[in-house]
Amino acid sequence: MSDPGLACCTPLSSTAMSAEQAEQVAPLLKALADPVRLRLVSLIASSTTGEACVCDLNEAFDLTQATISHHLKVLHSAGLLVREKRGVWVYYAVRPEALSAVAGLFSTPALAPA
Amino acid sequence: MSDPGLACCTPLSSTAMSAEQAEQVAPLLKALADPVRLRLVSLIASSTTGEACVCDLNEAFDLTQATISHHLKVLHSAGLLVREKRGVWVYYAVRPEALSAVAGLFSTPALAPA
DNA sequence: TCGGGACATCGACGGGCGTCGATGCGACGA
DNA sequence: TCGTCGCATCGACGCCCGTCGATGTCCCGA
Repeated sequence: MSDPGLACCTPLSSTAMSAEQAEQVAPLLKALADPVRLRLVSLIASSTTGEACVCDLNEAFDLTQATISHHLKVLHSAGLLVREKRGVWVYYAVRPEALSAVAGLFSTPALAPA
Repeated sequence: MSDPGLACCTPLSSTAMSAEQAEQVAPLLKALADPVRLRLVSLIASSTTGEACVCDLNEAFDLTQATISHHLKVLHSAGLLVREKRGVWVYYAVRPEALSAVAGLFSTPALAPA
């Protein structure tokens, strides 16, 4: 577009996030970018045992069981939750490394301006 | 669904994220849940002056100027960026309080399991 | 005054997302 | 063996999102 000879501002030469890194982290944020899924992760993480079964999670929302199962699948596919079937019930727990990977985004100099 | 008399697991009694809080933070995450917008914020934040003009941001992507402008508008509408027009060029800078609001999500006990 | 450059906006298109009812699948109890 | 319960999957619907070309708007220099 603009001529490389004249620069209107700084050339953004500092170390920013790479395109590959952005493509990796974006799905994690996309999985969390939903009020229902955000509350699901919060409910599971804040549980005393660190895990929760689907039957209790269903009662926390005014949504169909199919919808909750769909959201849990999205979080599980993104690698944010682990699934464990014990008898009749299914328990979900958070993957701390996945959550810390997102948390590290806002601590790196690539996103923290100060 | 299940009878309240028999509980299959812990009742999730710990302090989790409220529905209102989830509705407030989810748009911020949704604005960041895109590889292009993630790189845009990273490019602006990692700039030496803390700001960047649209003309340079356009050259960092193989996208149309209209698309970049659209992404910048999404980030601006979410409150993540501030807009300042200086002469012919428009400069964007990150709002640190918005970014720290998202970063605080992964530091609160509602999401940090350990 | 007028031409041109920088950026925003518009309208349109294709694809993905959130939600639902219905159905399938395992695991337990009678 | 058979019913039932917990959960996943399927198909469908409406809506929003990312991207584009075309056009509008504002500002500066000639």
